[in-house]
Amino acid sequence: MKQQKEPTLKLIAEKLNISVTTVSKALKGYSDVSAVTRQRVIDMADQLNYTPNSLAVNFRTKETRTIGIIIPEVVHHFFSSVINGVIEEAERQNYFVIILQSNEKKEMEKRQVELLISKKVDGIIMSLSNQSNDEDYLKMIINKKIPFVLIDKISKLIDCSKVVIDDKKAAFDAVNHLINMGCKKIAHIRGPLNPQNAIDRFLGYKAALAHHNIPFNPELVIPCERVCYEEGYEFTKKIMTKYPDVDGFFAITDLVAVGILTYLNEQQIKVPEQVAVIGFSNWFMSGVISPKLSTIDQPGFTMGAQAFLLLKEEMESMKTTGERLCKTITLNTDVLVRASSKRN
Amino acid sequence: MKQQKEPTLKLIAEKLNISVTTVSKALKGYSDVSAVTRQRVIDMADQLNYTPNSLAVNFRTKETRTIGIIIPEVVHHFFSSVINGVIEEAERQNYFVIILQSNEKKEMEKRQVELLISKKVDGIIMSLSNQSNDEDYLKMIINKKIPFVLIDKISKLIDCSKVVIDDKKAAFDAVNHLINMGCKKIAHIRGPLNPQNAIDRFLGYKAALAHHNIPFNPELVIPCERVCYEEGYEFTKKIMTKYPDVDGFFAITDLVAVGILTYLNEQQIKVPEQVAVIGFSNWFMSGVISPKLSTIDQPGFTMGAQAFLLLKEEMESMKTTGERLCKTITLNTDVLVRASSKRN
DNA sequence: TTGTACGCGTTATCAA
DNA sequence: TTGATAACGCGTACAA
Repeated sequence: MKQQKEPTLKLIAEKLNISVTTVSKALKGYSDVSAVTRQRVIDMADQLNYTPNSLAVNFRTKETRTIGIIIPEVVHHFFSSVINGVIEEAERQNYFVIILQSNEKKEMEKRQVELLISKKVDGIIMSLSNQSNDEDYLKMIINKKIPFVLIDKISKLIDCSKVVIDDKKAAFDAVNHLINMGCKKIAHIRGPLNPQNAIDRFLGYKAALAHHNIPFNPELVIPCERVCYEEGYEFTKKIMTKYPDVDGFFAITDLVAVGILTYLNEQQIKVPEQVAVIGFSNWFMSGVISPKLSTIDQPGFTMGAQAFLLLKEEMESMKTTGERLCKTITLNTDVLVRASSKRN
Repeated sequence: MKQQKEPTLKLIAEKLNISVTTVSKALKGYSDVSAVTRQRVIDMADQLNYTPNSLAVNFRTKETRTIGIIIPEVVHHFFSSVINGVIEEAERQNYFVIILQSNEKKEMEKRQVELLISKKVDGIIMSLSNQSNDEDYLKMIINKKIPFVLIDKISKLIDCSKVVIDDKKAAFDAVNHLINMGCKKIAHIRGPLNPQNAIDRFLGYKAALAHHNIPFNPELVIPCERVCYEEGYEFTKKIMTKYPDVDGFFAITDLVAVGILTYLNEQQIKVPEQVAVIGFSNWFMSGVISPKLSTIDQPGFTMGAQAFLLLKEEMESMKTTGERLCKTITLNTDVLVRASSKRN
């Protein structure tokens, strides 16, 4: 059983004894085709089960209806939520989404950007690796006039549209909450030194301390390298050993905060009575562990959806004016108070 | 600053005063081009920073170097691991991956299949929704001779290559373990009634009971609909209320098992002393909650990677022989014994 | 060893 | 209102 070959405009034209041009126009609803002809064409197309050859369309129009997204890693609650948001919105607008990972490595990220460019995607959404700033390959996207949106992990040095949260404010809110709960000596297990969001969260932490006239002690801040569960555990051990009177922890992300909780639980240190803990991002698991983890609700899905919509705007803008919008959307975050930080 | 247009074979040919054909051949390493000419072409291509227009290549070759994957949902530890595996292997072989979700809905799934077909992807990987069996759109993939691999959530009624685990055996092992730990009355919070893997796990549960001459009580088995945390909690409540002497739980997946643990913890029912619990899939969180959850290690990443490799084989096969391989790869699973089921 | 010429399916231009 | 024709960039059978 050989596969019958796909019907084409030409086939329809031959069957109806009219020109390919007319068929094309009829199917695309051009006005300069008689109603009768149009109907005949449409009927025949139906009958033959015609669908346009998207390869040919792509070739002609130079558009692929495909966008690319590059993120550090898929298996990560926040990023998979972002992907979900992007896909869902893209789907609604008939775009496909190609997903690539940087694994937090610059070289990878570079390669992925080049791949997407060579694939001629209609636009690119990116969340930067921990090492990236104003890399050449990012500038290349700009120079090549490819619609571009940075999301969450951005660089201030790249001029393009962005979707972010106010990390500094969110961190401030988190630490402020701990202080309001009575914490006097709060440690911060922060992210790596380079990424903007880790910096901003750290600044938020400091600002909250300052706001309440609590002295800042750099020894109470330890940066993660891998931002993992194990680091949360280890750094807490380190801090609590040296400063047993620490009574609050603010973690760069929930995963780390769970490591903190694990250590505290093991040491039978009461949470939240003796030590209160708050994380960041609202990973799924933080709502099902015990004690339930207080955290910052970071709207991954919405960020993804907004990123696509903004990218779409960029596409329009580039097509019409040739210029970028360079719009930044800042989404709201809330403190989710749960058991790990609630003191009556 | 207008965007300079991309260099083409034609441009190179003009610059060198030779034909497009020769340029094409030279760049593709054909033997019938003199070494000198080849070098000149390559140099010029370098100089102009030539890259083939992938849209034109796709159009000519009828290949896109893109595959599609349809899964129930991205934000799900197992599936995101699968995606990771697929992407990583695809990446290595220079393929792109388009990801679509069915949200467990048949109509969605159908639409996504149609989209991928119209996009002319080189192959499709799918994990079926809970409602799907031998749907028409799946048969369409077969009929259209599109390379196809089903993964994890498969249908026995569709004749194609598959990557699976032995769900029945894995479930048997899990329940067998509980029995070996001394459980006499084991409940099973199972998956929905349709999907094959839920059926198989249920059969494994029954088989293990039978193996130890433990009577099967259908009242101790409750099927989930949404397979969520809340159902784990509620169904455990229901079962423990009616049968307080139940001393073991086997859950369709870790998410549900965490719901079970939450209820038991709340009721101060000791785990694992009074009730032992085992889940399925080894979600990340099961290693960080307390007590740590015993589970079945389901190798999502490997399944994804294998699925891509198998799809690649299918592509080769279809190209050469025109026939499908219809190979099934069954991956091993292990029981991960952790605190929730460990008795001395 | 090199080049001519055509085709892939669609769309755009221009003439009829 | 319709159609002839060219064009997109590349690949390839065939001729030179």
